[in-house]
Amino acid sequence: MDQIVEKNSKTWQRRKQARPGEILDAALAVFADKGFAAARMEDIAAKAGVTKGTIYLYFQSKEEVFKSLARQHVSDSLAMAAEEARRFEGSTFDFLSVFLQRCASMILTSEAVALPKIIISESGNFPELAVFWRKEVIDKTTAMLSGVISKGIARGEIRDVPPEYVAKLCMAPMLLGLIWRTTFAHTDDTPFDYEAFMAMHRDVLHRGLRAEGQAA
Amino acid sequence: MDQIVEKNSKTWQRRKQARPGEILDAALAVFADKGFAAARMEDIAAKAGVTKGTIYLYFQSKEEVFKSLARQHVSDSLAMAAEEARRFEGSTFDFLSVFLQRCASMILTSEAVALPKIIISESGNFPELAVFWRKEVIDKTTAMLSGVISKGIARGEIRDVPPEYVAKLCMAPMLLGLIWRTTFAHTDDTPFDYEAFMAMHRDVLHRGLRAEGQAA
Amino acid sequence: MDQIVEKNSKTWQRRKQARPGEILDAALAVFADKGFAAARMEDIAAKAGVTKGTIYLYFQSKEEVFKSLARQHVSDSLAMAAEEARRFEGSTFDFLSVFLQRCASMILTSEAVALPKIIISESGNFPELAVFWRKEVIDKTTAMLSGVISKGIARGEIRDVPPEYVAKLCMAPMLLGLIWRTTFAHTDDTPFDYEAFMAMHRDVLHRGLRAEGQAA
Amino acid sequence: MDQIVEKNSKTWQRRKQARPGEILDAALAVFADKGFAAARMEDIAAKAGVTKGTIYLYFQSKEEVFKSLARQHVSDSLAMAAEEARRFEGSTFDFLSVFLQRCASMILTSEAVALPKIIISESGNFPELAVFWRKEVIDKTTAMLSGVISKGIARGEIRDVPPEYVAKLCMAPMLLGLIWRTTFAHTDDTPFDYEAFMAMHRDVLHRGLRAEGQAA
DNA sequence: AATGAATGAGATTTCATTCAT
DNA sequence: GATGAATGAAATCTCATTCAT
Repeated sequence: MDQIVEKNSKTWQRRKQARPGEILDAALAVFADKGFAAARMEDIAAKAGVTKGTIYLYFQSKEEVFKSLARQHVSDSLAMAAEEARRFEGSTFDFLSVFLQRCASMILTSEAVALPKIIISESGNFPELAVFWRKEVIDKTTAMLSGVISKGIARGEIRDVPPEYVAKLCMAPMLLGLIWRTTFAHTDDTPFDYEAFMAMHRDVLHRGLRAEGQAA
Repeated sequence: MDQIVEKNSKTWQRRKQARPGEILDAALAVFADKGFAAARMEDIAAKAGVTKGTIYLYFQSKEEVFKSLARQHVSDSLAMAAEEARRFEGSTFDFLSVFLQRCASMILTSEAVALPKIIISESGNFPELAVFWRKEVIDKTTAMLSGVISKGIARGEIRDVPPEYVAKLCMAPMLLGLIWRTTFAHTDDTPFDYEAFMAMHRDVLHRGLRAEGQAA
Repeated sequence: MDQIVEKNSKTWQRRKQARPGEILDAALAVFADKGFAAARMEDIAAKAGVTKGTIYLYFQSKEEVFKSLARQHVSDSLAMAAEEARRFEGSTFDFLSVFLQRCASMILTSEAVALPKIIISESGNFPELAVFWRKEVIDKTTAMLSGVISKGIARGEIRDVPPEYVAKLCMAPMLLGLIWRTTFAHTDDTPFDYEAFMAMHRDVLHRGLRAEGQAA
Repeated sequence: MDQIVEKNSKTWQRRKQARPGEILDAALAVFADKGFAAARMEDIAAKAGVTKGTIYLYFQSKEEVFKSLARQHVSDSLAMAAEEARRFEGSTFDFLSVFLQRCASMILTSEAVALPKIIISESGNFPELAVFWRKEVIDKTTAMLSGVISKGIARGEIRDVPPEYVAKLCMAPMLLGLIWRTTFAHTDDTPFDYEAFMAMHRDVLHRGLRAEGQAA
């Protein structure tokens, strides 16, 4: 076309770029609440402050919304994991302690806990997504932790244990916290002191893994 | 479970009384595969070898099928937990070891792992079910384990720790195993050696909890 | 399953077998009236005396209904063409006369005229169907007529003409009649005397094709 | 056609006045391809190099686009028919020959063949359009041809036949050509020699209609 | 004059549930 | 007791149309 009108006024531009994010935020909340199948596009739209049709301007289908959501948070998770790994200085237990505390705080505060929960819930209907998540999140996190543990063994800080399984042991209480918060927390009157729980976890891990002759 | 009116022929009778169970078995399989919302009554019926209409002779609705399923397996779980508790003899760690091994073997072999997985998946749509499960399964199991741990502390086998949280720490790797088997296992080429994992768990737990001066 | 109940009572059986036909009849009428895209499943259902859902018990989609319709009438058409060919006795012009009269009467009376009209209308959206129709109906009919004409030439009844094109010339007024009846007839007050039109067609064809020296 | 308000720049002005035409051209192409109902405004806009909104500056609705299209081409057709009629000199068969050749070439080369095809396709949804087309195009063309034929009969060139039906016989192969090109041509490997077909048509018509004692 | 984001009515399709047989 | 054809509410998705910019 001949002449380019000063198109996309600022307000629109901002809106257009913000929309997909707004929709994904809304979708996260609704999927977290209902699961994939029971989530209605109308609900997501309403929560995002738009109408059904608008979602289809940005995403091809409900399934695509879900996958975008997963992909977005995976990249976040990966960034986090990578950053943690880079931070490694001081003793192995110090690192583990800091790492676990970070994980815990994310699990306890971020809206994004809903995502792994959804992946777990919907693995039957989206097997590719479960694969994707395992490879991109679980395997990489496990590899990172294994590396840290191996280094700790080499340094004589940690006794001789299989790093793979220990990595998973480190993560297990995180998973429990995640499931608890997303599944049972709001049905429970007696509050769960996640901090104390995680502290206990670190304590048991420390005593359970340290090499003989290492001080507490 | 629903009472079936008496009939004359033996074979018939056996069949009729078996029906609800067959349907529940089928439902477990389908729910495990698809989750609640995505499971179709037609699939359940087909797997049970009946037609859709028949299901409604025994259950009022899809939701009711689900609840019956949960109730049935809960009673099993409770029975198991209670029995375990009664068996308590020997050292605390011996008990924990045996208990965890039992749990593990159930998680690894029983079809019923699907149940907690579904509870997790569908908690958003069936909050009452999550409440029911927490009260009837989780709280009771936790209470039982807490009791065992408290006794261990009193006996001087276990150092002074908060029994509640330690109970949850004991269960966390079970949860991880459960999630793994129901969510990621079939997407993974490299097999997960659950036995080794659980052994490692018991080992770390032992060293991490034993009172000072106790032998390994 | 153990015992086969005297299932499918007569009434149901008859219904079940009649349904697809009833639905296709209704679909023919609605598609003829609105074309494919504008035809609503609800309309088809209503005309067939069932509800939307029922159609999906017998056909996977709207498109599938359409294709079934086409397939059904193609086999009818083929049967007719084949039968006509078998009937060939007497002079070539006698055969043509009878054949064209049959075609004409079908075009003028049968509900099935709607089908070629729909194929024409929807060729853009269903190219495979246009191909199918051309190969199965048009090509075969043309081949049959070409054969007849060739034989007529060999016998010295028809002058030397390209049989392919003459076959199409024979059919052209049929097409015009078909289009007229399905498209313009109900908008017209002055009635179109199809019989006279077709008679004129046969007359012109006879004089236009007969070999020199042949009597009228 | 809609009047456009004056503007200053020459280029702009040319553009603005060209717009409706460009849109109609695009619409013709899209309607030809998909039919009316399945044609999307977005497609028309894209083909015209504008956006959906722009179309609504010139036309009130999709239906209005369609009607404008029909009106535009009808006036062309009528003009052509009228001009042909005026040209009448020489023998009746010469006129028919020239007229049919003109028709044929339009059917074979012009984009506008799509128009009657669409009228046929959408007659169910737009009965007024079918009426309009019949009155403005078909009836007038038929009347013109009838006149020519009557004159031919009066002159002793054509034997005594009903002019109305013969006029339609003249047009029938045109219709067949039109349908062929718009519906089956692109599905066919073996090309259709329209020229030879039309020549055959003229030949048969000549022999079939000429008065006794007239030379070929 | 033109844009294009947003709308929302309406279409197709699915499936839990009913009920005549 | 069992069937399975039929239902119809509710979901997803499409697209003609509007309107702020």
